[in-house]
Amino acid sequence: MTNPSTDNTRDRLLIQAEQLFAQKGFAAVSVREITAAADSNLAAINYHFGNKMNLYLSVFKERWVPRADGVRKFFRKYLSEKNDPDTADMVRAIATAFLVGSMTDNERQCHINLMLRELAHPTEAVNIVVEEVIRPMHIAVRELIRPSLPENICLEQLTLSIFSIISMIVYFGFAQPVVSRVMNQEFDPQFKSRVIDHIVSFAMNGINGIKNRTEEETV
Amino acid sequence: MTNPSTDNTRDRLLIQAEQLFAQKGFAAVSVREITAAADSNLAAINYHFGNKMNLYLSVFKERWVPRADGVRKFFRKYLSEKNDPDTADMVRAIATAFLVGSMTDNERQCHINLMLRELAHPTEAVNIVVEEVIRPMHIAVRELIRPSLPENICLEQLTLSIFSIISMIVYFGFAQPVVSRVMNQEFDPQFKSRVIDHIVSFAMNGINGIKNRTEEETV
DNA sequence: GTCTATAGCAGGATAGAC
DNA sequence: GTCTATCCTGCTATAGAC
Repeated sequence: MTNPSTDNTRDRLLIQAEQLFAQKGFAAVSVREITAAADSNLAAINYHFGNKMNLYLSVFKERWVPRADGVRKFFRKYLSEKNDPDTADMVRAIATAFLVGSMTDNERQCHINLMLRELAHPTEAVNIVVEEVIRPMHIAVRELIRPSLPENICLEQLTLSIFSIISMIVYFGFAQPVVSRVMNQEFDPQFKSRVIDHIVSFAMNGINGIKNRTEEETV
Repeated sequence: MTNPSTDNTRDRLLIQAEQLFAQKGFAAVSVREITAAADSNLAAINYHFGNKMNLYLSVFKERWVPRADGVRKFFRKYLSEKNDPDTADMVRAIATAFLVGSMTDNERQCHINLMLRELAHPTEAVNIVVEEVIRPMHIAVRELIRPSLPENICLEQLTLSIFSIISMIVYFGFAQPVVSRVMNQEFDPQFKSRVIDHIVSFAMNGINGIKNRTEEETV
């Protein structure tokens, strides 16, 4: 809910707008609902952001991108604490950064929902999502993993593997209610930790499969 | 219930409603937009479905579930054409059924969007999605794969693996525009076929990883 | 079953006082 | 910067003619 220490109306609007847009989508949320949640006046959105759409874009620029940066920082810090990290360390670093570190469960839900909504029905914000976060992250992960693989590794296979790893991480972040429901298993920290172990193991075997196939093919 | 085959308007409404709800979400679509797209009268939705929400639910009952059934049929047919199918055949069958067979690209986009929207912000329809499709599919896949694994396989590991496989398939179905954009690679049939090969290979190595770990642990 | 007309209301946006 | 009052558009839903 509203943080009392956030006496800045503009910030409160951004925080509540992000939450509501993520939950319900742009069209389903009214400016009345946002301003009420932010404990501010009906006219505040138009004063601070011009209109509703610009508030939506500001949510991506000022909240979504910084949070993605937070994930990247956690990832780098996690890796920097390892001596000579191998590929498994890297996969664990990504999964942990996204599923445990740097975000509360609510923030993660929020973050993923906003992204998926934007991919399902792109607005202007999709360019921010893809160009400022998804693409740089992909390139960074690829270049981190590549040195540990054979030099003549098929780049397409590697990139598809990274997409696969990301798909697992995003899915287990997004579909927690479904996973819980189907497995009849609460998503508590212990289970989450087993899920991360699973992702790392599954992904490592997948990547090693590429490595092995490439070696076979090039012999 | 009225006989759908004699009632064109009702079917046209369902078809157009599904398309628009999938693209934009429930709130962002007006009944005016749907009735215009279905080339019918503004009052038609209320006549045939009572109200807008009931049209939305009918989309899931009469279009979404049947299409999921179509995927399952394709999957079974694909498998029945193999003699003594192994786990890789099953993974390929699922991926192919979902990413190639039984749906056009547009229908797949539609199908996934509706599901993800419902998971992101559940309405009454989420029960249809989970109980009539996701859970039965999980159980079916699990029981198909299990016989080919060691008897004392950790059931949690197997279920998580199935979620991982599904996450890849859904992701490559949903995020085609992003994958194309990041890889600078059109999603043509050749590439799609390589993606399926990748999913099968990645998943098989992942599953074999479980198998091996279980064997080690039980020795 | 289909259509027109309209009731009744909620939405975004703005003007202008403070 | 904040607030009230208000405009006007667009929405869902319905009544009633055909």
